[in-house]
Amino acid sequence: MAQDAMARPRGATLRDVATVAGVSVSTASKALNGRAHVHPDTRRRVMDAAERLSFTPNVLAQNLTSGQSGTVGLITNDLEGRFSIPILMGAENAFGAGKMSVFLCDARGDAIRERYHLQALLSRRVDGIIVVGSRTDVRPSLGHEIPVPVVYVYAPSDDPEDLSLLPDNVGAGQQAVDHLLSIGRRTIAHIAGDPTYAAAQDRVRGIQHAMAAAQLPLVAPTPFGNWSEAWGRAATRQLLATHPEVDGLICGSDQIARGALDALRDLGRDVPRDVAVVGFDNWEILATGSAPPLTSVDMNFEALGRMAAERVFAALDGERQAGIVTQPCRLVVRGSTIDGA
Amino acid sequence: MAQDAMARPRGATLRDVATVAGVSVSTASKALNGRAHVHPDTRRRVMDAAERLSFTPNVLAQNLTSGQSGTVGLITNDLEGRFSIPILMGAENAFGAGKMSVFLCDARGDAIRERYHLQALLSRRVDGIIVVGSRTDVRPSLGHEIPVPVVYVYAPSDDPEDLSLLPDNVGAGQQAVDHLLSIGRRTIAHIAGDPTYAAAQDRVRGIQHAMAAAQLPLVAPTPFGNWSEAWGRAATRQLLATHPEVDGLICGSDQIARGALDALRDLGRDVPRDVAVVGFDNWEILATGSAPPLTSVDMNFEALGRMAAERVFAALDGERQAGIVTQPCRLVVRGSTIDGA
DNA sequence: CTGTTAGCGCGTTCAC
DNA sequence: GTGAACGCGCTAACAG
Repeated sequence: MAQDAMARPRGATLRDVATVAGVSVSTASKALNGRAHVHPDTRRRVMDAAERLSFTPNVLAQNLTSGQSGTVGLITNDLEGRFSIPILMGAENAFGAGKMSVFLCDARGDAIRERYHLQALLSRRVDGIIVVGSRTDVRPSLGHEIPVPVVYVYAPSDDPEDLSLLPDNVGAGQQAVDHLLSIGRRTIAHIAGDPTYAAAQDRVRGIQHAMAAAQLPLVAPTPFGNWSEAWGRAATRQLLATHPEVDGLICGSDQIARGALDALRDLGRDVPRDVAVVGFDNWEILATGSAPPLTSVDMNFEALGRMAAERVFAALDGERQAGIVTQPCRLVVRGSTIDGA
Repeated sequence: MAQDAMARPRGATLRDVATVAGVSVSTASKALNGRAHVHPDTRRRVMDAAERLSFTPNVLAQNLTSGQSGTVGLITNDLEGRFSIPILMGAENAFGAGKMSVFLCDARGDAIRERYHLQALLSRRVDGIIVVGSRTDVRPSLGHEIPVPVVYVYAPSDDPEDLSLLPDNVGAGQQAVDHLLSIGRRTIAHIAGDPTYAAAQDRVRGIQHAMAAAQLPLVAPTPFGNWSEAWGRAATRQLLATHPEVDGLICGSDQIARGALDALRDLGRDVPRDVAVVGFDNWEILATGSAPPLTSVDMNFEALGRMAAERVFAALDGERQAGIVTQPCRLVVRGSTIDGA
């Protein structure tokens, strides 16, 4: 778009800088890279020339030598970018902004497209691949023929030789219970999400475990459904009809929790006075928009992304690692459990 | 992670393939690229060797010659990825998956970080830059010193020499009105979002224009607030208190619309029978979760992304273009305006 | 201190 | 039908 862009389509090169500064290319290289054995005056001139030409080193060419590209590929299967974005941010931040760039591509849950993107990424010589799934269930490994480290996030690989990073959904369930107990609730029920999701089962396990530890029963058997607000509304109405004494309600997702809040209001129950409600995911747009705003357990995706990037580069440094690593979740308290919070 | 990965950290090169196949590099190159003057048997051997070594051509090196990298940088200021993701998908799909890859980076609305990412992207020799803003207000241009085409999406550049792509928010307002009129609503009100956003003002203009064209007044002066559900709830209560006759309600965003639905239910109004409600943005998670689901005007981000990518490459082909281009929006009808839809 | 030379991985002429 | 030579932009050994 710039005028000079047409004349010099790809920007100034080191050669241009060297010419302008009246030195050789290698001297210019050394000067700009702050390496020794360069006279201060020479360095000045080179720096000035670079400045004047608004020279940008070609990282690709730089890395042609080193073999690394400072680039990571992120293959997601999470259409809405709900997980991918925070994970990407985390990865980007792992080494300071700009030091590493992330290719993002969406495979839409399609294995063919996934391999296609994998190929495209490898051909661009990414230093590593981060694969993000849309559910915490195991997924097929991309295999071990890949010449760069691969880290699976959220959806673990079915191959124990691979490294998979997961949020601790069991712990998340425990945190939800512990919070309700800490604010004095004793008559607690859980409305779970889609039973085919490992995340749903894990959260249930964590909840049951924490309740058992407190020597309390769940006031009703846990109903499973899906992750929708509609399910939250229906299940809550059902639950309150049979167990009106409930004073603490854990919902399998923020969407379910939103449905629960709706139903509770329709039933004339005050939240949090009559019933305290906790969700999972801490999906901002849902959790902060409701009345009252929703207490929720955050999956810490950003930390997962940061860790994923770190592991990729650790693997490049030869550090072999495998198995499933879980990352603790984080409870975010809002008005649905503590008035005015 | 793979065993061979440690031995040959960066994957097989064309040279490796040639060696294994017992031919020269150039022969291997021609064979793999399906070019003529290669004996079929030779080609076979080369292909086999490439297969065996799981050889991936290095696009970076390929493009070292052509000067293009098949890569676009996407700088976003939209933290939640609400706009960026669909725009990215659109860009990715513009030329068929894998043909082009997208670097995504988030500048968090910070000009410094933006320039930093710009630098990082340029140094990776992207073929073009797409800048995505979080609001449709004009934003400072990145300047014309950039050696690749830049396209601004959602937030237009303040420099008319730049190319900016925007959703047609005025048209979106008109579509909302036309839809309500088409289902027989005549007593229409609008609850606007944050008045400091151009998008809010544009939608208001479109709505006023369409109402004027139908020779109908808005039943109440349009209140401005912010984009939240809380504002939607408050404004709706206020509106219904003074104008209980409203039968069509246009909300400045899906969040506001969700708040409106809440308030309407509290007031005992049936949606859509008593009041039909339309939102803007078609934010799936909000629009489909409510009861009833929300009719909303979609901003067509994916189309914007596709167009952005096309314009980048058109510019590379020398096609100069500038100014602001708007893209029509798309009404998505659901149960909040037509029963059961 | 500075310049020269040799690659990095690949496609692309060219001569053979 | 094949192979050597060149270049892309840069860094890293060496020479000077």
